[in-house]
Amino acid sequence: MTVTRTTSGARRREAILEAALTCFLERGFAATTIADIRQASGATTGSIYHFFAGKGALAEALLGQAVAGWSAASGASDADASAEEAIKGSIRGLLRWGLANPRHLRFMEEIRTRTGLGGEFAEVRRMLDAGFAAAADRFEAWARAGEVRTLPFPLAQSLMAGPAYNYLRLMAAGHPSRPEDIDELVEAAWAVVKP
Amino acid sequence: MTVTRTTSGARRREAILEAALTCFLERGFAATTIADIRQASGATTGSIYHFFAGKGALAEALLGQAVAGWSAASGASDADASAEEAIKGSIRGLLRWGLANPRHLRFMEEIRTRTGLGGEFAEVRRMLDAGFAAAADRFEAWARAGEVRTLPFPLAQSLMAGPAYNYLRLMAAGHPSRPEDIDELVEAAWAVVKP
Amino acid sequence: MTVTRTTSGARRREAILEAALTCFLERGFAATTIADIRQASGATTGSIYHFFAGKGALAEALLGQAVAGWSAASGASDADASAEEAIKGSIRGLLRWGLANPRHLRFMEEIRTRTGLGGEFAEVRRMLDAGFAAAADRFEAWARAGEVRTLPFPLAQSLMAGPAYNYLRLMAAGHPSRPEDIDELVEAAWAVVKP
Amino acid sequence: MTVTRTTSGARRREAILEAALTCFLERGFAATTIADIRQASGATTGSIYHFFAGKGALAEALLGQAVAGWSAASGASDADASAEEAIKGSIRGLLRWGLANPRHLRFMEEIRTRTGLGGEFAEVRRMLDAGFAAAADRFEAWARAGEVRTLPFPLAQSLMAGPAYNYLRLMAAGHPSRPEDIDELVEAAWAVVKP
DNA sequence: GATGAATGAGCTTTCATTCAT
DNA sequence: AATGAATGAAAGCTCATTCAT
Repeated sequence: MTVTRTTSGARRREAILEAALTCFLERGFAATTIADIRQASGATTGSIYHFFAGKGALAEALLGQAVAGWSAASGASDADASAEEAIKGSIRGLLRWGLANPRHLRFMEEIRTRTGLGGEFAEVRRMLDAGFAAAADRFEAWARAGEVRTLPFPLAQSLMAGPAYNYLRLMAAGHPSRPEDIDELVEAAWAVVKP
Repeated sequence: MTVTRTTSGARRREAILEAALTCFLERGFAATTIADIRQASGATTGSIYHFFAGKGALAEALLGQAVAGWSAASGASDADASAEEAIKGSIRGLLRWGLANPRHLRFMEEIRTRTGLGGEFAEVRRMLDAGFAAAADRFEAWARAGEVRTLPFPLAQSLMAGPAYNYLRLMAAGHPSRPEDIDELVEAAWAVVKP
Repeated sequence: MTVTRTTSGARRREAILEAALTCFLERGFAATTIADIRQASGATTGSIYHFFAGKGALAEALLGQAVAGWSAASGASDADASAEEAIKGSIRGLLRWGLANPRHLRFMEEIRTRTGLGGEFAEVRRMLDAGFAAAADRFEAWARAGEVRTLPFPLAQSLMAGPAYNYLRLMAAGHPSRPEDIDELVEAAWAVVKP
Repeated sequence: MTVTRTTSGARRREAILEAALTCFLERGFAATTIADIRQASGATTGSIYHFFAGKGALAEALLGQAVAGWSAASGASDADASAEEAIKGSIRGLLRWGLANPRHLRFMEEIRTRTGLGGEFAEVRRMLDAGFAAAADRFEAWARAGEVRTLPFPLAQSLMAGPAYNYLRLMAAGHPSRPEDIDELVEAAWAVVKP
């Protein structure tokens, strides 16, 4: 019984993570079995468990990448940026990252919806909720300063980011994307809340 | 062995369906066990199987209700309605139905995203895809007639319905809703595609 | 696929417990597999788990029976009994119970030795330790009253009960027992500590 | 890749053996994993397998030490010694060795009880059984010669050695030992079988 | 209608062992 | 001598489903 070792440890780890993401998206997290990941990655069962503590740990590793990328892309803007700059930048960042990482995004959304506040991925849920709350605070400050329309944040967030999320879902499902679409979505996001 | 009969058959059936929906939303379809539904509904295992052929049949019953309501609400409009009337009516219908049935909506969205074209709920997927295609045809006809801006339908659909879907997700997660929000979303949906 | 139901629920439960005890004694608790118990009991895997939460729960059920019998047999005596009556009664009780339930006794001893204070069966360990401590208190009171020799309790307990435990181990291993042996062991237990 | 060599091969071997014994006593042989031994010893998996063929070989090495010490201590006496000298010597030897090597003793007892005649350590079991049989023969010869009471050997052995084994178990569990205890146990062992 | 004991395939996970480095 | 990634058989356990009562 010869051991074939065609990949280094790090590559093997990446291959497992990639395969896990593919399976999670195809079948959903709960419906994915370790055997699925084994087949998709080419690794053996033991090898998967050598690198990851279990199915949950695989999801967490993927979520770590996803949440980091998503937060950086959608949340980052200078503290002294105008409302227009900040909003446009955030939607553009979200779309760019989402189009570049459609699978991570979709996985993050699956986990987000499935995660009660006390479940397995409560940590992720808490991070995302904190991001939402921070965005709400910022928006309300802009509203008081007259930089944006006065709207309840859930409505405002829906108007601004809803199209982008919907668009990214469609792209991830295989619909064709055009570069100009991004500009359209960014402009629409600002148009809908500008005073 | 005394048989306690506190509820009629039909009520028991409804209670099971209700409990199943709650569980599916909390844990996801795949992660929900019959035991979960048993506990949540108060019915016994045998009782559940008396009314439904299995876990899949429970989901199908819920989806039947959901798809019917959603289709009726978001698709219905007179064949000779103007683009503006049709679009506003469809978004308003979607929001009304979605606010009245937030849990069915969320469940339908879960199944939609999780369902590859060859899976267990392929039928549902096919129906929803057909609805999307029909809407795309209608939109393109309007665009040719100059009633709406010329936009690729995925983008247009995102701009029109994305906010509504996002808003419904937030409401289902517990954020507070205001009646005026509906008008705001309806107007925004038309504003973004009017010529 | 016909379901054969030759035994009532309670009988099936007992059969599983019996089979588990046999396996635990033959192979040791840790080395016994559910498959072993399945084969020995004739029950299916699912049936075992229908009645018991797991391998640990099987052990606990057996230990419950064992500890109860052993405590009752070796600890019971009137509060106003003399030292001689109490000691002889306790050794006789231990031997009678142990000869009638040699397998429960051996299993209890296995778990006792394997159980650190923080492990899976810590509860059992605590109960047995409490019994030992109570016996020590009683013995010291007798010693102060001049009813028994003044000896450190570990030594006294070894002198009194050591032969009985050793004897029970040999009997459980298949050596032949004689009724008179009990009297011999009881007399010896008293002789070795009487003033 | 630097190789740290803080211990010589022999020392490393001893450390592994020590760690294995600790683990075997804490968790039992079957429940101890190589990973446990790896952590407890500080050696790597590969290192353990460099010195020992496997888990069974570790147990055999420990048993070899134990059986040798125990046999020498409890069995040795001149062929022409009197019954009193032989019995007292054997109990004293057992206690001395057992107090000096409490962990080896306990491990030997575990393996002894756990070992069916056809299992992994059948060899050990056979050696110990042979020792028991030889002692029985010797005792019966003394009985015929009137040097000891006429008792079935299982009873006699229990009366003589039971207290010592019980005492050693208590000492191994942490109870305090006194030098005089040995004399007490030795005298009691003889008193109970002397004619 | 209603019950819950029984089933067994299939799941996640563990772990003794091997071997290229 | 030493390392630790890799293996895969086998373990404990779950759960959709059936069916005698």
